[in-house]
Amino acid sequence: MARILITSALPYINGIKHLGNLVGSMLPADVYARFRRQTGDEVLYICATDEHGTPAELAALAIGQSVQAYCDEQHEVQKRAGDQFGLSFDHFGRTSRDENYILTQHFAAKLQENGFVEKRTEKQVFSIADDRFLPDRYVEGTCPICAYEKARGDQCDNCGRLLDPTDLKDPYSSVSGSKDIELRDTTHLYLLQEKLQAPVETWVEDHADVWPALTLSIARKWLKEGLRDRAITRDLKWGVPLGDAFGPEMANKVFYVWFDAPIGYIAATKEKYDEWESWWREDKGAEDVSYVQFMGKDNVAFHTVSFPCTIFGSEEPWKKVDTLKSLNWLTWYGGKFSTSEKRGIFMDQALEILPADYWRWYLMANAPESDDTSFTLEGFAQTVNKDLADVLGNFVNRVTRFCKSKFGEEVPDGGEVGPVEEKLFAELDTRIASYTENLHAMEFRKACADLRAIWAAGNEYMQEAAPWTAFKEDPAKAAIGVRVGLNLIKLFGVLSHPIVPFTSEKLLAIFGTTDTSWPTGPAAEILTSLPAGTSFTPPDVLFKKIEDSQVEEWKETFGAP
RNA sequence: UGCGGGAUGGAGCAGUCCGGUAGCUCGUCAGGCUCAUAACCUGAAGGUCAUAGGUUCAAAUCCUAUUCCCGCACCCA
Repeated sequence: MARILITSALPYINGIKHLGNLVGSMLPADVYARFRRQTGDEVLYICATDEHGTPAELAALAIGQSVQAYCDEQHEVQKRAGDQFGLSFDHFGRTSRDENYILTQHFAAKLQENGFVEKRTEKQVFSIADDRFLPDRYVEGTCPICAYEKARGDQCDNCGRLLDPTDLKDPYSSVSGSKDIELRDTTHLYLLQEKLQAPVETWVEDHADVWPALTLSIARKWLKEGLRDRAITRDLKWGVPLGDAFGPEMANKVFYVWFDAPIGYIAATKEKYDEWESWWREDKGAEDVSYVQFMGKDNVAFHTVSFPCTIFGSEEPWKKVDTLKSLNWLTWYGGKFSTSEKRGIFMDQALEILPADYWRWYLMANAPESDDTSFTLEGFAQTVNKDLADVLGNFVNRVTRFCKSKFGEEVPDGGEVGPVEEKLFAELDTRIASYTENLHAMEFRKACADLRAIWAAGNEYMQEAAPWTAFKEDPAKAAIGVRVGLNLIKLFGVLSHPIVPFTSEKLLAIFGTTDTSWPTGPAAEILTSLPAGTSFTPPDVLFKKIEDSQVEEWKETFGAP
């Protein structure tokens, strides 16, 4: 039995996440976690809300709430949505909890002790009206190059030029609109990443064979350009305070959200488990842990380079990631899903329309693994109708209904395995092996294609076995067809569990079981696990089809182009 | 601008590392079956693999250049 530690990128606290966020990290992590639990491994799947930083402060300000209250509320909203989507976190924590404060301060102290941080003073824009320092992008003004009037201090969206806030003409705070802004000196703590390049580089290259191409190429890109020292503190109120460890002039600052967020993985574990160190400290029991991270491609650099700098700089034996699964973007009709502009479908809205498994299936079957993938409601409806309603749902329906009408509500006895069954067993042996392998490799689209082929194999078998014909001449021959069909339903229930857990539960409930142990023997044996005489309850229609009119309505509702 | 990823029948994708008859799902068309959610099963049509050169007996696959899409690099996360 292996010990598998799984984390998915921490969703930012700023509002409920959209389908792109979901499929980019949390959902594939959940599928993998469920699968590994089924194979008997000891799994710990950890996630948390990432709560610090300017956007959280401003979002709270905008609706007249304290940041704490805002985060409390948003955390609950996200937690509930995760539960409803069947995300099987062992713990869903928060980066604003004490455990994270303590650990973040611990790492910073170690980095200082080991000579990897130093103070540097720089100039930054301060808004007097807002009484806060402004990050570059929160300063707006007229672009010095193209005269666009709403250029941001980091970049002009009109001409695409990179800017400094000081380049802007007539600059103002985008928070309040005030022009009463000035440059002020501010001192920050810098993490000396240049000094940590060597160990990080060695560590990355040690994983060259096991990391996916996308992950590796992003990590190498950053290393090739050379790591730069990075400010790890900010002039904000909401965040992990520096305390008095770095001098009185630093006492009112907080750590940069990107410094404390990945530490949140560890802290979230500590929130719930006294034995947290056995998962995270190689000197305290974590040496046999295999650690898998899931994230969107935008996060890869932070996890392959920045956070490892923190870890290496601590010179302590913290567990580092072994396998890093990175995904591309899901796009909304080819454009961006956007939390700030509310474009696309969000987790709560999705569940108001349809149950979680509809979304889970489509998202995993079309996971953006090799390239950005476009989400369209038309494609969604087509896939769900075909795969879930026609191929899987209809199979369950036809087998249980036929059995009930001819043999009653229990698994019928009689009949011998013949060539039609042998052919099915051979097909399943190949497919189940491939499916298992692809789940292990986290090749989710391929795994879904395998699972779909397994469902389709059921229909092919029924077509050939044709118990409705056999029943007239030779009821025993019909009985074996139905018995195998019912056993297939149970097998589908087990195999489908990682991707569509709610459906899996329903399929197994037909036979009054909840056992999802991964099948290991040959199909010939697996398909006799339900003996003759077992009673069952035919289910209602598993998946209702999506109508064209609904697609049209949703396109309207969600502003599809 | 630099760096990464991508471009394959109407749609979505696999195949590219390790050159050798272009594969899967949907859609379309035809046939079969009738237990089932007008479902399922079988078969067919449809592609000069972004463009232009090159290497080779042979290129979707290797090399060079170009075009277009996405991401990153500064700030935010």
